[in-house]
Amino acid sequence: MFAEAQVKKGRKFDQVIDGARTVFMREGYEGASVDEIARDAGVSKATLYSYFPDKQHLFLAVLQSECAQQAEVEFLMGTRELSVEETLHVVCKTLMTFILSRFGQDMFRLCVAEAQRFPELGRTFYDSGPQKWGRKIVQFLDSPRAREVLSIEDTGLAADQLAQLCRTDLMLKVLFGIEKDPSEEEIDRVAAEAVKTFLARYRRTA
Amino acid sequence: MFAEAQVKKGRKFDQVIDGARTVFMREGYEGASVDEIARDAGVSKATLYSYFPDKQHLFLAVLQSECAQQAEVEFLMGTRELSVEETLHVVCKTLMTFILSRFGQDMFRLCVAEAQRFPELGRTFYDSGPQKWGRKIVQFLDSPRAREVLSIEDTGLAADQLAQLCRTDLMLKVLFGIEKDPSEEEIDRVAAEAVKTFLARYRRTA
DNA sequence: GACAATGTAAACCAATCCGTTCAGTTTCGG
DNA sequence: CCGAAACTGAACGGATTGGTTTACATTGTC
Repeated sequence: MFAEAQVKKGRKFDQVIDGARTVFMREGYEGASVDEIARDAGVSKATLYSYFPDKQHLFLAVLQSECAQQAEVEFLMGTRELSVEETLHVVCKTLMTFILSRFGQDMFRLCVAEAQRFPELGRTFYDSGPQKWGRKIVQFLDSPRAREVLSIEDTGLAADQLAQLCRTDLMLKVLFGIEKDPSEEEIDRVAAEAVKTFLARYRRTA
Repeated sequence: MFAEAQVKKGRKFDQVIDGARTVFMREGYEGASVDEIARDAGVSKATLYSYFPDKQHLFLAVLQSECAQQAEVEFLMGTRELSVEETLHVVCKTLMTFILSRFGQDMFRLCVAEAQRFPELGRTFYDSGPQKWGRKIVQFLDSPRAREVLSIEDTGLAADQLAQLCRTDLMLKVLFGIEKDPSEEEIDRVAAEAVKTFLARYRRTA
Protein backbone atom coordinates (compact mmCIF):
# COMPACT_ATOMS: atom_id res chain seq x y z
CA MET A 1 0.00 0.00 0.00
CA PHE A 2 2.56 2.50 1.17
CA ALA A 3 6.19 1.57 1.65
CA GLU A 4 6.32 0.17 5.13
CA ALA A 5 9.83 1.02 6.27
CA GLN A 6 8.21 1.45 9.68
CA VAL A 7 9.12 -1.32 12.10
CA LYS A 8 7.57 -2.31 15.38
CA LYS A 9 10.10 -0.91 17.83
CA GLY A 10 8.33 -0.99 21.13
CA ARG A 11 6.08 -2.78 23.49
CA LYS A 12 3.00 -0.62 23.05
CA PHE A 13 2.52 -1.28 19.40
CA ASP A 14 -0.52 -3.46 19.91
CA GLN A 15 -2.13 -0.96 22.24
CA VAL A 16 -1.89 1.66 19.53
CA ILE A 17 -3.41 -0.60 16.90
CA ASP A 18 -6.18 -1.64 19.26
CA GLY A 19 -7.07 1.90 20.20
CA ALA A 20 -6.94 3.02 16.61
CA ARG A 21 -9.19 0.19 15.50
CA THR A 22 -11.74 1.03 18.17
CA VAL A 23 -11.87 4.70 17.35
CA PHE A 24 -11.72 4.35 13.56
CA MET A 25 -14.52 1.79 13.60
CA ARG A 26 -16.64 4.04 15.76
CA GLU A 27 -15.92 7.40 14.13
CA GLY A 28 -14.69 6.69 10.63
CA TYR A 29 -11.45 8.04 9.21
CA GLU A 30 -12.17 11.76 9.20
CA GLY A 31 -14.24 11.58 12.36
CA ALA A 32 -11.46 10.00 14.40
CA SER A 33 -8.95 12.36 15.98
CA VAL A 34 -5.41 11.29 16.73
CA ASP A 35 -5.68 12.66 20.25
CA GLU A 36 -8.73 10.51 20.85
CA ILE A 37 -6.93 7.45 19.53
CA ALA A 38 -3.94 8.07 21.76
CA ARG A 39 -6.22 8.60 24.76
CA ASP A 40 -8.22 5.46 24.03
CA ALA A 41 -5.05 3.46 23.49
CA GLY A 42 -3.63 4.68 26.79
CA VAL A 43 -0.55 5.97 25.05
CA SER A 44 1.04 9.36 24.51
CA LYS A 45 0.71 10.98 21.16
CA ALA A 46 4.48 11.07 20.82
CA THR A 47 4.59 7.30 21.15
CA LEU A 48 1.92 6.91 18.53
CA TYR A 49 3.86 9.05 16.13
CA SER A 50 7.01 7.07 16.81
CA TYR A 51 5.28 4.05 15.32
CA PHE A 52 3.46 5.65 12.41
CA PRO A 53 4.50 8.64 10.34
CA ASP A 54 0.95 9.95 10.06
CA LYS A 55 -2.73 9.26 10.42
CA GLN A 56 -3.10 7.66 7.01
CA HIS A 57 -0.45 5.05 7.65
CA LEU A 58 -1.97 4.23 11.00
CA PHE A 59 -5.35 3.85 9.40
CA LEU A 60 -4.08 1.56 6.69
CA ALA A 61 -2.09 -0.52 9.16
CA VAL A 62 -5.23 -1.08 11.19
CA LEU A 63 -7.36 -1.99 8.21
CA GLN A 64 -4.77 -4.34 6.77
CA SER A 65 -4.40 -6.14 10.06
CA GLU A 66 -8.17 -6.48 10.21
CA CYS A 67 -8.35 -7.75 6.67
CA ALA A 68 -5.76 -10.35 7.50
CA GLN A 69 -7.86 -11.42 10.46
CA GLN A 70 -10.88 -11.54 8.21
CA ALA A 71 -9.08 -13.91 5.91
CA GLU A 72 -8.37 -16.42 8.62
CA VAL A 73 -11.95 -17.55 9.04
CA GLU A 74 -11.79 -21.26 8.80
CA PHE A 75 -14.12 -23.53 7.01
CA LEU A 76 -15.40 -26.90 7.96
CA MET A 77 -16.37 -27.98 4.51
CA GLY A 78 -14.24 -31.05 4.64
CA THR A 79 -16.62 -32.80 6.97
CA ARG A 80 -17.54 -35.98 5.22
CA GLU A 81 -20.25 -36.69 7.76
CA LEU A 82 -22.60 -34.21 6.14
CA SER A 83 -24.47 -34.42 2.89
CA VAL A 84 -23.78 -31.83 0.23
CA GLU A 85 -27.03 -30.11 1.07
CA GLU A 86 -26.19 -30.02 4.76
CA THR A 87 -22.73 -28.76 3.97
CA LEU A 88 -24.14 -25.93 1.90
CA HIS A 89 -26.42 -25.05 4.77
CA VAL A 90 -23.52 -24.89 7.18
CA VAL A 91 -21.51 -22.79 4.75
CA CYS A 92 -24.36 -20.34 4.42
CA LYS A 93 -24.84 -20.07 8.15
CA THR A 94 -21.14 -19.57 8.72
CA LEU A 95 -20.94 -16.89 6.07
CA MET A 96 -24.07 -15.16 7.33
CA THR A 97 -22.91 -15.22 10.92
CA PHE A 98 -19.71 -13.56 9.85
CA ILE A 99 -21.38 -11.01 7.60
CA LEU A 100 -23.87 -10.06 10.29
CA SER A 101 -21.34 -9.97 13.11
CA ARG A 102 -20.29 -6.70 14.65
CA PHE A 103 -16.83 -7.18 13.24
CA GLY A 104 -18.01 -7.99 9.74
CA GLN A 105 -20.39 -5.07 9.65
CA ASP A 106 -17.85 -2.58 10.97
CA MET A 107 -15.26 -3.69 8.46
CA PHE A 108 -17.71 -3.48 5.62
CA ARG A 109 -18.94 -0.07 6.64
CA LEU A 110 -15.49 1.42 7.05
CA CYS A 111 -14.09 -0.05 3.83
CA VAL A 112 -17.09 1.05 1.80
CA ALA A 113 -16.75 4.54 3.24
CA GLU A 114 -13.05 4.93 2.57
CA ALA A 115 -12.46 2.82 -0.53
CA GLN A 116 -12.61 6.03 -2.54
CA ARG A 117 -10.03 7.91 -0.54
CA PHE A 118 -7.77 4.84 -0.29
CA PRO A 119 -8.20 2.90 -3.50
CA GLU A 120 -5.90 0.06 -2.54
CA LEU A 121 -7.95 -0.50 0.57
CA GLY A 122 -10.93 -1.50 -1.53
CA ARG A 123 -8.87 -4.11 -3.30
CA THR A 124 -7.39 -5.44 -0.07
CA PHE A 125 -10.80 -5.78 1.54
CA TYR A 126 -12.35 -7.42 -1.48
CA ASP A 127 -9.53 -9.90 -1.79
CA SER A 128 -9.47 -10.94 1.84
CA GLY A 129 -13.25 -10.90 2.24
CA PRO A 130 -15.71 -11.64 -0.55
CA GLN A 131 -13.04 -12.97 -2.91
CA LYS A 132 -11.65 -15.33 -0.31
CA TRP A 133 -15.08 -16.71 0.53
CA GLY A 134 -15.84 -17.05 -3.14
CA ARG A 135 -12.74 -19.13 -3.76
CA LYS A 136 -13.51 -21.39 -0.82
CA ILE A 137 -17.01 -22.02 -2.05
CA VAL A 138 -15.79 -22.64 -5.59
CA GLN A 139 -13.32 -25.11 -4.21
CA PHE A 140 -16.16 -27.02 -2.61
CA LEU A 141 -18.41 -26.82 -5.64
CA ASP A 142 -15.59 -28.21 -7.74
CA SER A 143 -14.91 -31.11 -5.39
CA PRO A 144 -15.83 -34.59 -6.65
CA ARG A 145 -18.23 -35.05 -3.78
CA ALA A 146 -20.18 -31.95 -4.78
CA ARG A 147 -19.97 -32.63 -8.49
CA GLU A 148 -21.74 -35.87 -7.87
CA VAL A 149 -24.82 -34.00 -6.76
CA LEU A 150 -24.51 -30.69 -8.56
CA SER A 151 -24.38 -29.68 -12.19
CA ILE A 152 -22.80 -26.28 -12.59
CA GLU A 153 -21.40 -24.69 -15.70
CA ASP A 154 -19.85 -21.60 -14.09
CA THR A 155 -18.86 -22.40 -10.52
CA GLY A 156 -17.52 -18.91 -9.94
CA LEU A 157 -20.84 -17.32 -10.70
CA ALA A 158 -22.72 -19.99 -8.78
CA ALA A 159 -20.59 -19.37 -5.72
CA ASP A 160 -21.24 -15.65 -5.95
CA GLN A 161 -24.94 -16.30 -6.28
CA LEU A 162 -24.93 -18.47 -3.19
CA ALA A 163 -23.02 -15.87 -1.20
CA GLN A 164 -25.37 -13.22 -2.45
CA LEU A 165 -28.42 -15.23 -1.43
CA CYS A 166 -26.94 -15.35 2.06
CA ARG A 167 -27.17 -11.58 2.23
CA THR A 168 -30.90 -11.65 1.57
CA ASP A 169 -32.73 -9.03 3.52
CA LEU A 170 -30.87 -9.31 6.79
CA MET A 171 -27.63 -7.73 5.68
CA LEU A 172 -29.18 -4.49 4.49
CA LYS A 173 -31.45 -4.38 7.50
CA VAL A 174 -28.56 -4.68 9.90
CA LEU A 175 -26.41 -2.32 7.87
CA PHE A 176 -28.98 0.44 8.02
CA GLY A 177 -30.03 -0.20 11.57
CA ILE A 178 -33.50 -1.52 10.79
CA GLU A 179 -32.75 -4.70 12.68
CA LYS A 180 -30.19 -4.98 15.42
CA ASP A 181 -29.37 -8.61 16.09
CA PRO A 182 -30.92 -11.23 13.82
CA SER A 183 -31.90 -14.27 15.83
CA GLU A 184 -30.45 -17.69 15.24
CA GLU A 185 -33.79 -18.74 13.77
CA GLU A 186 -33.89 -15.90 11.25
CA ILE A 187 -30.39 -16.71 10.08
CA ASP A 188 -31.27 -20.37 9.87
CA ARG A 189 -34.35 -19.66 7.81
CA VAL A 190 -32.61 -17.37 5.31
CA ALA A 191 -29.79 -19.88 5.00
CA ALA A 192 -32.23 -22.68 4.36
CA GLU A 193 -34.02 -20.65 1.70
CA ALA A 194 -30.72 -19.74 0.09
CA VAL A 195 -29.75 -23.39 -0.18
CA LYS A 196 -33.19 -24.30 -1.50
CA THR A 197 -33.00 -21.74 -4.27
CA PHE A 198 -29.42 -22.64 -5.04
CA LEU A 199 -30.19 -26.34 -5.29
CA ALA A 200 -33.29 -25.74 -7.36
CA ARG A 201 -31.00 -24.30 -9.98
CA TYR A 202 -27.91 -26.44 -9.67
CA ARG A 203 -28.99 -29.84 -8.41
CA ARG A 204 -28.17 -32.53 -10.92
CA THR A 205 -31.30 -33.87 -12.55
CA ALA A 206 -30.29 -36.20 -15.32
CA MET B 1 -35.84 13.69 10.76
CA PHE B 2 -35.37 17.09 12.35
CA ALA B 3 -38.17 19.61 12.61
CA GLU B 4 -38.08 21.42 9.31
CA ALA B 5 -39.20 24.93 10.15
CA GLN B 6 -36.74 25.97 7.50
CA VAL B 7 -38.40 27.28 4.37
CA LYS B 8 -36.98 27.91 0.92
CA LYS B 9 -36.69 31.70 0.94
CA GLY B 10 -34.53 32.45 -2.01
CA ARG B 11 -33.57 31.74 -5.51
CA LYS B 12 -30.27 30.04 -4.80
CA PHE B 13 -31.69 27.20 -2.80
CA ASP B 14 -31.11 24.64 -5.51
CA GLN B 15 -27.57 25.79 -6.08
CA VAL B 16 -26.81 25.16 -2.43
CA ILE B 17 -28.32 21.69 -2.50
CA ASP B 18 -26.50 20.83 -5.69
CA GLY B 19 -23.15 21.98 -4.39
CA ALA B 20 -23.68 20.20 -1.11
CA ARG B 21 -24.62 16.99 -2.86
CA THR B 22 -21.53 17.13 -5.02
CA VAL B 23 -19.15 17.74 -2.15
CA PHE B 24 -20.78 15.37 0.33
CA MET B 25 -20.79 12.57 -2.21
CA ARG B 26 -17.15 13.17 -2.99
CA GLU B 27 -15.79 13.77 0.51
CA GLY B 28 -18.25 12.22 2.94
CA TYR B 29 -19.83 14.07 5.82
CA GLU B 30 -16.79 14.80 7.95
CA GLY B 31 -14.55 15.27 4.96
CA ALA B 32 -16.71 17.96 3.42
CA SER B 33 -16.10 21.51 4.61
CA VAL B 34 -18.82 24.12 4.54
CA ASP B 35 -16.50 26.58 2.83
CA GLU B 36 -15.88 24.07 0.09
CA ILE B 37 -19.59 23.51 -0.36
CA ALA B 38 -20.27 27.23 -0.58
CA ARG B 39 -17.46 27.65 -3.08
CA ASP B 40 -18.63 24.73 -5.19
CA ALA B 41 -22.21 25.97 -5.08
CA GLY B 42 -21.12 29.45 -6.18
CA VAL B 43 -22.76 30.98 -3.14
CA SER B 44 -21.58 32.88 -0.11
CA LYS B 45 -21.38 31.10 3.19
CA ALA B 46 -23.82 33.58 4.70
CA THR B 47 -26.41 32.62 2.10
CA LEU B 48 -25.88 28.97 2.81
CA TYR B 49 -26.43 29.56 6.50
CA SER B 50 -29.55 31.55 5.77
CA TYR B 51 -31.08 28.39 4.34
CA PHE B 52 -29.82 25.83 6.81
CA PRO B 53 -29.11 26.27 10.52
CA ASP B 54 -26.06 24.02 10.42
CA LYS B 55 -24.09 21.41 8.55
CA GLN B 56 -26.14 18.49 9.82
CA HIS B 57 -29.42 19.89 8.56
CA LEU B 58 -27.88 20.63 5.19
CA PHE B 59 -26.55 17.10 5.00
CA LEU B 60 -29.88 15.55 5.85
CA ALA B 61 -31.74 17.82 3.45
CA VAL B 62 -29.47 16.68 0.64
CA LEU B 63 -29.80 13.02 1.50
CA GLN B 64 -33.55 13.20 1.86
CA SER B 65 -33.93 14.91 -1.46
CA GLU B 66 -31.75 12.23 -3.00
CA CYS B 67 -33.74 9.46 -1.36
CA ALA B 68 -36.92 10.97 -2.72
CA GLN B 69 -35.37 10.99 -6.16
CA GLN B 70 -34.31 7.42 -5.66
CA ALA B 71 -37.88 6.46 -4.92
CA GLU B 72 -39.21 7.85 -8.14
CA VAL B 73 -37.64 5.25 -10.36
CA GLU B 74 -40.48 4.02 -12.43
CA PHE B 75 -41.22 0.50 -13.44
CA LEU B 76 -42.44 -0.84 -16.67
CA MET B 77 -43.75 -4.04 -15.26
CA GLY B 78 -47.22 -3.45 -16.58
CA THR B 79 -46.17 -4.21 -20.11
CA ARG B 80 -48.40 -6.99 -21.24
CA GLU B 81 -46.32 -7.51 -24.34
CA LEU B 82 -43.66 -9.36 -22.41
CA SER B 83 -43.72 -12.81 -20.88
CA VAL B 84 -43.23 -13.17 -17.15
CA GLU B 85 -39.71 -14.36 -17.74
CA GLU B 86 -38.93 -11.43 -19.98
CA THR B 87 -40.46 -9.07 -17.47
CA LEU B 88 -38.27 -10.46 -14.72
CA HIS B 89 -35.27 -9.98 -16.92
CA VAL B 90 -36.16 -6.35 -17.54
CA VAL B 91 -36.75 -5.81 -13.84
CA CYS B 92 -33.34 -7.23 -13.01
CA LYS B 93 -31.60 -5.15 -15.62
CA THR B 94 -33.36 -2.01 -14.44
CA LEU B 95 -32.49 -2.68 -10.84
CA MET B 96 -28.90 -3.53 -11.68
CA THR B 97 -28.43 -0.47 -13.83
CA PHE B 98 -29.61 1.65 -10.95
CA ILE B 99 -27.54 -0.13 -8.33
CA LEU B 100 -24.41 0.11 -10.45
CA SER B 101 -24.95 3.69 -11.53
CA ARG B 102 -22.78 6.45 -10.18
CA PHE B 103 -25.75 7.85 -8.34
CA GLY B 104 -26.79 4.56 -6.80
CA GLN B 105 -23.27 3.77 -5.68
CA ASP B 106 -22.66 7.19 -4.18
CA MET B 107 -25.91 7.08 -2.27
CA PHE B 108 -25.20 3.63 -0.96
CA ARG B 109 -21.68 4.50 0.07
CA LEU B 110 -22.66 7.68 1.86
CA CYS B 111 -25.64 6.17 3.64
CA VAL B 112 -23.68 3.14 4.79
CA ALA B 113 -20.96 5.41 6.10
CA GLU B 114 -23.25 7.75 8.03
CA ALA B 115 -26.12 5.52 9.08
CA GLN B 116 -24.42 5.20 12.46
CA ARG B 117 -24.05 8.90 13.08
CA PHE B 118 -27.54 9.64 11.73
CA PRO B 119 -29.72 6.67 12.62
CA GLU B 120 -32.84 8.00 10.91
CA LEU B 121 -30.89 8.32 7.69
CA GLY B 122 -30.45 4.57 7.55
CA ARG B 123 -34.17 4.06 7.83
CA THR B 124 -34.94 6.70 5.21
CA PHE B 125 -32.52 5.19 2.75
CA TYR B 126 -33.71 1.66 3.31
CA ASP B 127 -37.34 2.66 2.91
CA SER B 128 -36.89 4.64 -0.27
CA GLY B 129 -34.37 2.26 -1.79
CA PRO B 130 -34.31 -1.48 -1.12
CA GLN B 131 -37.69 -1.51 0.57
CA LYS B 132 -39.36 0.34 -2.27
CA TRP B 133 -37.90 -1.98 -4.88
CA GLY B 134 -38.91 -4.95 -2.78
CA ARG B 135 -42.52 -3.79 -2.65
CA LYS B 136 -42.64 -3.23 -6.36
CA ILE B 137 -41.32 -6.68 -7.08
CA VAL B 138 -43.71 -8.25 -4.59
CA GLN B 139 -46.53 -6.42 -6.30
CA PHE B 140 -45.57 -8.03 -9.57
CA LEU B 141 -45.05 -11.48 -8.08
CA ASP B 142 -48.51 -11.24 -6.56
CA SER B 143 -50.16 -10.22 -9.80
CA PRO B 144 -52.48 -12.76 -11.43
CA ARG B 145 -50.32 -12.80 -14.51
CA ALA B 146 -47.26 -13.82 -12.52
CA ARG B 147 -49.14 -16.23 -10.29
CA GLU B 148 -50.11 -18.14 -13.37
CA VAL B 149 -46.50 -19.01 -13.98
CA LEU B 150 -44.96 -18.85 -10.52
CA SER B 151 -45.57 -20.72 -7.33
CA ILE B 152 -44.28 -18.76 -4.35
CA GLU B 153 -45.07 -19.23 -0.70
CA ASP B 154 -43.31 -16.13 0.63
CA THR B 155 -43.29 -13.45 -2.03
CA GLY B 156 -41.46 -11.01 0.24
CA LEU B 157 -38.52 -13.31 0.64
CA ALA B 158 -38.59 -14.30 -3.01
CA ALA B 159 -38.46 -10.66 -4.04
CA ASP B 160 -35.48 -10.07 -1.75
CA GLN B 161 -33.74 -13.09 -3.17
CA LEU B 162 -34.24 -11.83 -6.70
CA ALA B 163 -32.93 -8.38 -5.80
CA GLN B 164 -30.02 -9.99 -4.04
CA LEU B 165 -29.19 -12.13 -7.05
CA CYS B 166 -29.03 -8.92 -9.06
CA ARG B 167 -26.17 -7.77 -6.88
CA THR B 168 -24.12 -10.83 -7.72
CA ASP B 169 -20.45 -10.06 -8.02
CA LEU B 170 -20.71 -6.78 -9.88
CA MET B 171 -21.99 -4.69 -7.00
CA LEU B 172 -19.14 -5.50 -4.65
CA LYS B 173 -16.63 -5.15 -7.45
CA VAL B 174 -17.82 -1.71 -8.35
CA LEU B 175 -18.19 -0.70 -4.72
CA PHE B 176 -14.59 -1.54 -3.95
CA GLY B 177 -13.19 -0.24 -7.20
CA ILE B 178 -12.22 -3.61 -8.64
CA GLU B 179 -14.31 -2.92 -11.70
CA LYS B 180 -15.18 0.53 -12.94
CA ASP B 181 -18.02 0.35 -15.42
CA PRO B 182 -19.65 -3.00 -16.02
CA SER B 183 -20.50 -3.41 -19.67
CA GLU B 184 -24.02 -3.85 -20.92
CA GLU B 185 -23.18 -7.46 -21.68
CA GLU B 186 -21.96 -8.22 -18.18
CA ILE B 187 -25.10 -6.76 -16.70
CA ASP B 188 -27.21 -8.67 -19.15
CA ARG B 189 -25.50 -11.92 -18.30
CA VAL B 190 -25.81 -11.54 -14.53
CA ALA B 191 -29.44 -10.53 -14.93
CA ALA B 192 -30.11 -13.58 -17.09
CA GLU B 193 -28.46 -15.85 -14.55
CA ALA B 194 -30.41 -14.24 -11.74
CA VAL B 195 -33.68 -14.90 -13.53
CA LYS B 196 -32.64 -18.45 -14.35
CA THR B 197 -31.88 -19.24 -10.72
CA PHE B 198 -35.01 -17.49 -9.55
CA LEU B 199 -37.22 -19.39 -11.98
CA ALA B 200 -35.57 -22.69 -11.20
CA ARG B 201 -36.87 -22.26 -7.69
CA TYR B 202 -40.20 -20.57 -8.22
CA ARG B 203 -41.52 -21.63 -11.59
CA ARG B 204 -44.78 -23.49 -11.27
CA THR B 205 -44.33 -27.17 -12.05
CA ALA B 206 -47.53 -28.98 -11.20
C1' DG C 1 -36.89 54.94 -8.88
C1' DA C 2 -37.53 53.59 -4.30
C1' DC C 3 -37.84 49.93 -0.97
C1' DA C 4 -37.31 45.48 1.00
C1' DA C 5 -35.74 41.10 0.29
C1' DT C 6 -31.86 38.47 -0.94
C1' DG C 7 -27.05 37.75 -1.71
C1' DT C 8 -21.91 38.88 -1.28
C1' DA C 9 -17.17 39.18 0.39
C1' DA C 10 -14.36 39.34 4.10
C1' DA C 11 -13.05 39.51 8.54
C1' DC C 12 -13.64 37.23 12.66
C1' DC C 13 -14.36 33.74 16.57
C1' DA C 14 -13.37 29.82 19.42
C1' DA C 15 -12.49 25.15 18.86
C1' DT C 16 -10.24 21.51 16.91
C1' DC C 17 -7.21 19.41 13.91
C1' DC C 18 -2.47 16.96 12.84
C1' DG C 19 1.99 16.74 13.84
C1' DT C 20 6.41 18.26 16.49
C1' DT C 21 9.22 19.20 20.29
C1' DC C 22 11.34 18.64 24.67
C1' DA C 23 12.47 17.91 29.41
C1' DG C 24 11.67 14.37 32.36
C1' DT C 25 10.25 9.49 33.72
C1' DT C 26 9.77 4.57 33.25
C1' DT C 27 11.37 0.25 31.60
C1' DC C 28 14.57 -3.31 30.96
C1' DG C 29 18.72 -5.95 29.27
C1' DG C 30 23.43 -6.87 30.58
C1' DC D 1 22.68 -0.80 39.06
C1' DC D 2 23.78 1.63 35.00
C1' DG D 3 22.85 3.31 30.54
C1' DA D 4 20.12 3.24 26.54
C1' DA D 5 15.77 2.77 24.64
C1' DA D 6 11.00 3.55 25.14
C1' DC D 7 7.45 6.29 26.90
C1' DT D 8 5.12 10.45 28.98
C1' DG D 9 2.74 14.89 29.43
C1' DA D 10 2.18 19.06 28.06
C1' DA D 11 2.87 22.68 25.36
C1' DC D 12 3.16 24.54 20.86
C1' DG D 13 2.41 26.00 15.78
C1' DG D 14 0.03 26.57 11.84
C1' DA D 15 -3.80 25.29 9.48
C1' DT D 16 -8.69 24.36 9.18
C1' DT D 17 -13.04 23.70 11.15
C1' DG D 18 -18.25 25.29 11.75
C1' DG D 19 -20.58 29.25 12.39
C1' DT D 20 -21.41 34.63 13.00
C1' DT D 21 -21.26 39.28 11.83
C1' DT D 22 -20.85 43.45 9.30
C1' DA D 23 -20.95 46.68 5.64
C1' DC D 24 -22.05 46.66 0.98
C1' DA D 25 -24.15 45.03 -3.67
C1' DT D 26 -27.75 43.05 -6.35
C1' DT D 27 -32.31 41.81 -7.33
C1' DG D 28 -37.17 42.14 -8.35
C1' DT D 29 -41.68 44.71 -7.60
C1' DC D 30 -44.95 48.13 -7.27
